[in-house]
Amino acid sequence: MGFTKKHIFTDQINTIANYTKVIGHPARVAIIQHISENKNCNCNDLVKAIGLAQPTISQHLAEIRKTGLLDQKVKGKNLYYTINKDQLNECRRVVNDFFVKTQVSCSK
Amino acid sequence: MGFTKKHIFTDQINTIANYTKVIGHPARVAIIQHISENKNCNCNDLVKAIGLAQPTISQHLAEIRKTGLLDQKVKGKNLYYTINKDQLNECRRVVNDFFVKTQVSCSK
DNA sequence: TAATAAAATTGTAATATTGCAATATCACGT
DNA sequence: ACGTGATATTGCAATATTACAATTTTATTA
Repeated sequence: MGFTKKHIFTDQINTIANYTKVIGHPARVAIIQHISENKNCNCNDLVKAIGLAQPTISQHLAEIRKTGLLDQKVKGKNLYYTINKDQLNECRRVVNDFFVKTQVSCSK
Repeated sequence: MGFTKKHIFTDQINTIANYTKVIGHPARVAIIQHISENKNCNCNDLVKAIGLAQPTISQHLAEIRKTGLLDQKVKGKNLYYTINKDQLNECRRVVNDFFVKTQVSCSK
């Protein structure tokens, strides 16, 4: 095998796993934090700040983008990233709901 | 490559990634939820409820256990799992701190 | 002690992920 | 048009993950 059997789980469960999976790599945590702390930073800034090669950072950015957590603004040849606050909030809500639900259930 | 360069990141970032990585697979989300909803369920219960083979469930249980999120009680030949509430709370705190920090930073 | 039952471990195949060098693309300035 | 700089894409190697069959371990019961 090697692949995840997503079809046997509910959409709700897959949504939780999709969001947390993106945050489940230190490079992506660092990227999200760096973008949030430095408005309008570009790929090169991240390469310098984090210490992974440019294609690697670009790849992680693409993963984060898939979940809608990033906005981009083209200014000349530069591409500036910012966090999509609405989507970050939605992500936080989904993850927090998981914790709340779990804590409530296991305290009954 | 194939391995994650953990050493280039801070402990704080690695801790966040470690916790979220565990929740980053639907089987593990389902396992955590099922255990929290059914106190003292065993491996076999999870196999039936989730629909993955016994070794697969056992493997995911081991991953969750590594983060300290599970307690086990041996009763005869059965092994009953419960959620470690303190650790779940710690996990929630770490993940929530990440969201709070990120939201605060990107609103400045 | 043998049969049984539950769960971990081992071994293995398939797929996914991580990381980077090389290259391509795209927009700007000259 | 040409060179430059920024980023995405491609291709590839190494490692990790996912899943399961077969086996082992452990405890119980007949």
